[in-house]
Amino acid sequence: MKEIFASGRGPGEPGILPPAPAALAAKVRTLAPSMTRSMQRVAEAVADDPAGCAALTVTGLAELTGTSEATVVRTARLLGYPGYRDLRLALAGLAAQQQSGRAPAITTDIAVDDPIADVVAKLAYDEQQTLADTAAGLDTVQLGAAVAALAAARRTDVYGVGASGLVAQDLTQKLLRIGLMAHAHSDPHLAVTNAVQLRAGDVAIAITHSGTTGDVIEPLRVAFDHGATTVAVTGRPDSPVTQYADHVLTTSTARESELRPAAMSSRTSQLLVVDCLFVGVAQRTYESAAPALSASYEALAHRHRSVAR
Amino acid sequence: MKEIFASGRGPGEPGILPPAPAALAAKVRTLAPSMTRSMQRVAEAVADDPAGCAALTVTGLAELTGTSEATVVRTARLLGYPGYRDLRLALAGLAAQQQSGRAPAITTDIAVDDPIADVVAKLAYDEQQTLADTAAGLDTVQLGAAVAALAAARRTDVYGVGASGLVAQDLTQKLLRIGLMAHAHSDPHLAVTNAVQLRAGDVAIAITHSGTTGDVIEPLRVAFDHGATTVAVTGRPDSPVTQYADHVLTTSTARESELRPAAMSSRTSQLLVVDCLFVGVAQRTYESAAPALSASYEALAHRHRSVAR
DNA sequence: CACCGAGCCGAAAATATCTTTCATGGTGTG
DNA sequence: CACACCATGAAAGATATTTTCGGCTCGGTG
Repeated sequence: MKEIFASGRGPGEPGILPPAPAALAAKVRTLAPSMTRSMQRVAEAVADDPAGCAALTVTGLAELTGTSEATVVRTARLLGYPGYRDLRLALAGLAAQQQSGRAPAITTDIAVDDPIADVVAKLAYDEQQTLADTAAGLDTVQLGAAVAALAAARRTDVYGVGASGLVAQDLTQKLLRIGLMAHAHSDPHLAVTNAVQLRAGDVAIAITHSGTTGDVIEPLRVAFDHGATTVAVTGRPDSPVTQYADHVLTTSTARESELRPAAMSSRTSQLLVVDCLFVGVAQRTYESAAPALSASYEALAHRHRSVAR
Repeated sequence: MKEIFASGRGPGEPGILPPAPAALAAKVRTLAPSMTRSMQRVAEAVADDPAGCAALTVTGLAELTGTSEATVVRTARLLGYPGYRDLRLALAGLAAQQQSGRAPAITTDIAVDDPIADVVAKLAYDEQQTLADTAAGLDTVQLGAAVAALAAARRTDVYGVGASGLVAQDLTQKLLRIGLMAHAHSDPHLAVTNAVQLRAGDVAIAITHSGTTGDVIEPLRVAFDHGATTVAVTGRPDSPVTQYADHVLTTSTARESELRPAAMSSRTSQLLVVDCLFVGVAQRTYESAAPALSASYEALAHRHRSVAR
């Protein structure tokens, strides 16, 4: 009797996932919201001090976090490992990695009185971190499946509102460039209206960081019900949107702050995922994609003035 | 017989030596002569394939080497660990280390037949590189000036078409969130029409990677002529658009390829610049920005379904 | 050539560690 | 206020690791 979330058709974790190598901190952040209090304590301890925790036995870690062995094991499971033993191994690996590599995980937040140069450095660093986390946490099996579906799709609809709407448009622009039929919808009504047209073989993609945006879930559900292949790009792999997603692509969740709204790093993460989708599709349809790309490039040439130089 | 040269100094524990971190292969060689035959077999296996052995239990490793558990433990002891458990942990660390060390071999371009995992790694790496380049090349004086102008502006117009249009919208969305009057124009005609309305104290921002996009240059010129403060975000600081820009913010230009259009990395770069602008402005207008941010957050709350957990 | 001791070696017992089960208590809901 | 649900930890159960112990080989010696 497993106690992992039931989820009828939801992909959740695909059959055999290789336990996360180093994306642990990111995974903790991604999964933390879906954890119970005690499990969060354990996860936090683990993310805080991998090296320290790697030295502890289940009992030790349970005591340290003021919980029980059972909870520790449960947390390890949630993080994707078969048991605590394996989590511990991964922890050791992580510790060694950040020991050898540059470990200056400067987590300083952006302050109101930071000089502008610091703002630039911190933002760049944070976004780099987000990219690394996203890449590490991205399930290539799911990604591959999504790419295959896209490459074969008769038509693709992408849903996203707010900041995610821009990402949706970005993906659409790219897909159009390589000759695919893609459309981005930010109007919920039109999105649903169009979703009804989808059928098996078509693809619908929902982009939402929280995974709870009704305006985006609704059209995906409709598409799902009509038999389209559905993909969710979200930071919360256990959120409602994944109910209707055949493939879930998880974006990373960075800590946010007052001066750094969540939208900022989630957008970076989403764009990376979208780029991966695009390149993946471009690879698979290279024969037609390559000429389409250069054609669109040519078409724009005359809208550029000649450069001074 | 303690180790002679390895880990000689450092803040090592006195007396008891801290288990070798990574110099395991060397240690094996050093100690091999003093080992018995079966122990040598174990040591060899361990040095040969740390990752593989880390996945094995005592029994597993014993079987693999055709020896017994006791021998495995004895070998671990000889190598300086309290027992096999700790050797295994070190092994996992070692594996992770040489795993990550192998990573920077991704300088190559994305090929048509790259496996999807490589695509992810390469894209992430490239975008990280782009961010670093952008941050390094960004002129903080120009940035500061642009921020000051934005913070004081009565109204801000942002121009961008194509991929840059999304960046323009991104900036606009953010500025609106902190209570500034901002508008993104991707329609060249409307952009010019609106640019006429600008006057001293207002700000106009043009976003174009090539710096030669007529549809974006034109409205900036109009704004410039009407006395607005103008900013250009471009990858070509010598391009036509800068003629009409009071402040030029340079984005980085990464190499592109068939499968990775220029739009991809220029977008990353532009977004970082835009984020810097936003945070800078938010800092300067903190008094009004902070409440505006939380207000916009509140306003959206009801559009999200409650999360599962 | 037979005997003897030293120490390598592995089977199995003993222990530590990890995993599972199950009863309990808290929490939110009708 | 009763109810169902679920998080939680204690303890039983299963594995993995460590230790013990006796057989065995090998080299030397009478």
